[in-house]
Amino acid sequence: MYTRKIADDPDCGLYLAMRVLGGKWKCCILDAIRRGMTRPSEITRSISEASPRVIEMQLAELLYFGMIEKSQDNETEYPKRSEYRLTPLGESLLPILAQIDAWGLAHQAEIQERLAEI
Amino acid sequence: MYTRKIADDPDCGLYLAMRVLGGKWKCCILDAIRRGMTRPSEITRSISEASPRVIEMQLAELLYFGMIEKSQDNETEYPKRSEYRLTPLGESLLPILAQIDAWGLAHQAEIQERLAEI
DNA sequence: CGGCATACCGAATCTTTTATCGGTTATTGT
DNA sequence: ACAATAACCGATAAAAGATTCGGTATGCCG
Repeated sequence: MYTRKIADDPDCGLYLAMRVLGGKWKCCILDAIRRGMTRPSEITRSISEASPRVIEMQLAELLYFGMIEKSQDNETEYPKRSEYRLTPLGESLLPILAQIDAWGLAHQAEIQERLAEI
Repeated sequence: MYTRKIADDPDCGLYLAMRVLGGKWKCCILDAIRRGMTRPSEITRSISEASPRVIEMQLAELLYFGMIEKSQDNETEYPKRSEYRLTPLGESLLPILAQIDAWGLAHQAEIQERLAEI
């Protein structure tokens, strides 16, 4: 987990939400879990563009913020078979994620056109 | 405008939307414009925690992605009195932004508690 | 036994983003 | 005339974030 050196605390819901969701793959991870991928290896494979280490780190952050929960934390049992699931807090975000996703897809062409020129 | 060295193009609406919206203050800027602040100086003052330079840069990016439009681009006229307004594309995001904002505020206490411990 | 898989963590390195500072241009106020 | 304001831009410093690589622990399969 990264730690920031610069403080910031605006009472802006957008800002707060972005602090929780703002990571290269956090939304995609939540979406993968929603689609039924509970195990880390599954999630990692489903987002093959991302480096596995980032998935690990972002899973840890989502866990820290209470968006997901981890079962099978039994350290002595092998093979480790962790499973991540959405908490009520995480679930409460699903309708919004669905809308963001729909918006992104609806404007995919325009966005990618712009991204291509950067 | 920064240019990335690492390519990425997943057909994931969430990812695309985050590329457009993912910036420390982009959502807040859109919200400020929605609330009626059209001039750069107003926007900057309304988000006093942010550095003015970042607001400028993120305004430029929102403009680039067609989320906002700029009037008074007359370079020879002084004092410059630019005004930024939401485009239809930007407006189409407002309902979603409102929901994200509401979510962030609804969970403000939990989120800030976590942020404080980082 | 050797190699593979799972689930992690730590650290070095590199990229991306944000912050800081100074400069430009021209009008308005004192 | 001088300071202030507005709306920028460019360069550089600093911070945040992502990637890469290697290591841990253990069980399974041939």
